[in-house]
Amino acid sequence: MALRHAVLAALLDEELSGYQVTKAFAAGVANFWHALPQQVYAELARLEKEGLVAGREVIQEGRPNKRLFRVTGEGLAELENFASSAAKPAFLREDLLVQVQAADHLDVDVLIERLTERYAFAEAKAALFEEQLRRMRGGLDEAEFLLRGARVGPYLTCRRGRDFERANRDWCRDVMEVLRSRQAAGEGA
Amino acid sequence: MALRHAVLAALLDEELSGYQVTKAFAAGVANFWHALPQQVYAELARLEKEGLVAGREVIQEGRPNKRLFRVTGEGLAELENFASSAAKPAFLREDLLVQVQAADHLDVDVLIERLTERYAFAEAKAALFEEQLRRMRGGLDEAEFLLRGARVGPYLTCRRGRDFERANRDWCRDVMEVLRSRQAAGEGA
DNA sequence: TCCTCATAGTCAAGAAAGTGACTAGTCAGT
DNA sequence: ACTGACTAGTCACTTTCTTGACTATGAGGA
Repeated sequence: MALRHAVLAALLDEELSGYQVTKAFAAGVANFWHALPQQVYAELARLEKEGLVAGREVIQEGRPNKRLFRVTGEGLAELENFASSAAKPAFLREDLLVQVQAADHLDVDVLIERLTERYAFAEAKAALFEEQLRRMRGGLDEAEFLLRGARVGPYLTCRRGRDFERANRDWCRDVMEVLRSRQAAGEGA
Repeated sequence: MALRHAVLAALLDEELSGYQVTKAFAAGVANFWHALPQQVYAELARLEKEGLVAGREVIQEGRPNKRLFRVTGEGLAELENFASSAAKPAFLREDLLVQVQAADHLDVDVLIERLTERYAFAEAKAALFEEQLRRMRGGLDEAEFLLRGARVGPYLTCRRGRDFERANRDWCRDVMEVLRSRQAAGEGA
């Protein structure tokens, strides 16, 4: 039941179309949650039916009409309720971790390929988040923004996303180094 | 289809009972994947049916009999195949991130409660991983172990788990500090 | 002119993950 | 004698997530 709250949280600061919400949750951009368009639209429909968000039709010219959603009072109450109950901590759940877990039984070169891919992905995503953070800060330096800027929530979650990808990148680097050193040591023996 | 590979990876180094595997995947201990006992037993049954693991009954006295599982040649081939195809990167998916995303619209004190809980959890889990790492290293120092120790795979994934929880802890600390500072600044105004 | 991309969605089906309850025996405390 | 924890597992059900395809329209480039 967290996607529903994630959608509510995404709509808090501005009225968005379903399409815009799907963009916010799209792979590669999601800073605090991830979901596919189908899930987002389904969740929006449920939320509207329950009165937690309200949608209004906007007729457009030159492109398809859209529906803009905003959070209702009930929606905000639901979020407050969600925040007041304990959050369940997430675990790391990466394919690559499974592959590295088996490292001692697998081909090192194959693993290094995987690690290189993940490294590049992490680097790119971290850069993307960094760019987003810069935009959110506007002119202010970080300390100033954190103290007085509007909307620190999204900023703080985005920072977590950036740091997560940086940690992934660094881990990939370290693992590759370890695997290469062992390979070299093994060949020497 | 990653749990199946996680189970295979867990069984690579030693023959384990289903129960032991469930322990390895239990909440709070999982270093590279997480799953509930029901999932693990179901997966083991499937893997055995497909010949990727082989189980043997062990009769015990004083406690229930158990079945020990080991990975077959086919199982290892399946893992190799898994490692040779691209791993899909995971996203952060934490309830607490959703709550912080909405921080600007929620009660700060309530959020700080959540962050304090998560902080403590992260700290405890990081310590647990640290302890596990110490045990895996045995007498060796880390550089030595990474170069020449047996089974670096599990060590490296455990390190990722530890660093992940440390990052969670640090993030919680930073977020709390930001929220408190803003609260103080707001009261002053 | 065709092709692709972006906007703005929807439907159906399946795989994966999570929840709750339940069996059954042993051992250590209170 | 009773309680709770540990070993060792199983059944049934639900929610959540993922995959793949499909409908439209308009703008820009090769």
